Amino acid sequence: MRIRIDDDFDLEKIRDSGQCFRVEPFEDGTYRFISSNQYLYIRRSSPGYYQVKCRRGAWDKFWRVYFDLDRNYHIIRSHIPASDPFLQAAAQAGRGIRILRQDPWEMLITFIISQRKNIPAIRKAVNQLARKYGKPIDTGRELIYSFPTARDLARAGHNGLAGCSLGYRLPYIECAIDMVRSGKLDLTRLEGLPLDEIKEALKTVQGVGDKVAGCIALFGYGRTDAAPVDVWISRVIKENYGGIDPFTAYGQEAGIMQQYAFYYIQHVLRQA
DNA sequence: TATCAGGGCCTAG
DNA sequence: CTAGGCCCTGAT
Repeated sequence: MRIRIDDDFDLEKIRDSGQCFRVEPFEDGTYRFISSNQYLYIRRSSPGYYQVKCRRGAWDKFWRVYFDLDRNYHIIRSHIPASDPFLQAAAQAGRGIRILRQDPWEMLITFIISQRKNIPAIRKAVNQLARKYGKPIDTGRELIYSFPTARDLARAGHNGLAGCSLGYRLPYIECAIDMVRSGKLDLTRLEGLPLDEIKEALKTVQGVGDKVAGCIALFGYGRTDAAPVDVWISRVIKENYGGIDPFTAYGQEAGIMQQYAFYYIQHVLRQA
């Protein structure tokens, strides 16, 4: 199926932006995405046009939401004031990134794993979990695995999980599984709550601090008013903004600005 | 082959 | 509030 996307949209940058860790690029420019029990093969065919393959109806119902396509990032970028040259440059570099609306449970586990790991290491651990304990999905092109549910991971047991390179995060993951299975943490109920309440609820899980909770809010609940501060962003705040966080001033766009900044540091400034 | 830091969090002082 | 430890991996 051929579809048109008018707004900023860059598959490579999305894959490299560090919000998703299971996207697979292929030689011919196709990218394969997995989320919940859905899959998507997508390739740019000409400027603004994409060839997509997914389940019937899933593009409109699922993937448009996933890629946040009802929001105009072009306009958001154009509103960055000249008084903020750093973010102007960052947004220029990161043009094409979108904030992905992913599954909260998957984000919870993924971002617990992410701490003190680099992106390749996160990819490896998350994919290993999926391969071992997710459910197989036949896309017609290949066999892929859904991200394991809390129940799937409970079935894996302590010994199963111990073989997944989780290191000191293992008890954190086990805590998350227990809390979700017992109902002490109801991820569905958090949908639509104020950001502070979402984060507070998430932080009742061992191993979830402010940064990880912010990432889950942003990438799992689409709360773009969340702008999680990691070591890199923290350095930018110190070195480029005199220690004063510039992101919160962007309100509902704070998280988008944070993503531009993060991409910019990782892919542009780091080379220089 | 060895060494080090990596998209944090927890706990102790 | 600050410092160290934590388990494992990828990068030098």
